[in-house]
Amino acid sequence: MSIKYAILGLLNYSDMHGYRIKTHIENNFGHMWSINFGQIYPSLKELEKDGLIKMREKTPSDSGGPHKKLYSITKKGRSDFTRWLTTPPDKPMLIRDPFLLKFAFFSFGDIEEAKKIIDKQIELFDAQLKRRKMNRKRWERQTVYVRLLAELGVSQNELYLKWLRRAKTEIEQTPRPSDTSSNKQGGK
Amino acid sequence: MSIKYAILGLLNYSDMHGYRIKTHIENNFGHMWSINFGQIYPSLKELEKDGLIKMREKTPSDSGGPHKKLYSITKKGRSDFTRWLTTPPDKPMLIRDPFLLKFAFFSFGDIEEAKKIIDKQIELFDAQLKRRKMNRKRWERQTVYVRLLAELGVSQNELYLKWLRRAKTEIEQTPRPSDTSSNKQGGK
DNA sequence: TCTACCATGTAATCTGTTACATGATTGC
DNA sequence: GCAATCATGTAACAGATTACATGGTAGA
Repeated sequence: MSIKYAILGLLNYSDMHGYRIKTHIENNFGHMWSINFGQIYPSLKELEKDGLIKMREKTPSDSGGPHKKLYSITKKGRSDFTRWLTTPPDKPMLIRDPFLLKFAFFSFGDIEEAKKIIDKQIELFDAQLKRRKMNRKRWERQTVYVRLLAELGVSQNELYLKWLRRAKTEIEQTPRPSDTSSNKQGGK
Repeated sequence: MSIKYAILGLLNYSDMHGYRIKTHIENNFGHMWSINFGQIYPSLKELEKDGLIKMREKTPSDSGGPHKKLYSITKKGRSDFTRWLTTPPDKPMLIRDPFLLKFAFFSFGDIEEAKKIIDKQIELFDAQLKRRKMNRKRWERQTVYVRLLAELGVSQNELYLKWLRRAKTEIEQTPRPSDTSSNKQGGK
């Protein structure tokens, strides 16, 4: 399970507690990885059970802050992480895009409706690109790897936007199958 | 659930049975979608139960071919599909790439090991690019949408490869943190 | 006081994958 | 006869999402 190694990798940087792990992943890998509390806390428990991490410190609720559990990576965890790091990835890249699936079937629908949906997608990715460009600056002084990752994110985003815009103009220029079918949408 | 609409969309083209649906998706959307029998057959049952498709014909094993169940979309299925088609996508794009996750942590590992893994990724995507370029030709005479989708696949693949090659040269030029730590890998 | 955010956790549900079981047909 | 492919299906498992429950702190 990849999430365990993502956690292990973060704990390799510094000790953290569950909540921080989530915000950290969201801030730094949000464009390629997401995670829920429903995964984090059980994962932390398992990692601890396997001896890969251990709870270093527990802030009890009566001593100031909220009750946190600070975890740190163990020697065993570090060696397991290194083993994982030097092993080629087990699973191929997975892309799941509900928009592109819909797009594939747009020939069955109305061109104007299709264009509206494409416009929404453009809006969405315009906003995302802005965020990614800001993040890229933040990461410039990080390791080469993190910086390169951020640059990939920006490039992919730009490519996608360019494609969306081209798609829109191309389907406008496509001769539609001359609305012969009196498509009564007998809804409801 | 998107898979149900993918099936509904294919049945909107023509009647099919479960096995064909899988091979069809593999051939046409393999680069952006995958599906298992473990999903198809239960999905078909549910779609039938909901009245969105119906079994048109069943070839019994004693009348020639193997026992097939030919499904076709119903009026209700068609209107539900149209409703889905004109609704903006509910979920955002999901990318899950074990390679990129590993990449993010390469600073903890050995550069030579990292380069080996990158090379493997390049090999993988070189092969994929060839396949995609062949498919693109096959799809030139399909609808604009399918053609555009194929072109996006090729462009994304090319961008990714370019990035991988650049990443390799950039990490080579990066001054490594002067191998002071006598990194004994106490394996076993 | 109330809201926003920090923090941990569980349960239910949904999705997806893998493995298994069965059996027919086609071509060698 | 045997292997490959066509064809349908189920069970077990893995992974991810959502909703819920609890309670603390900080600031308006």
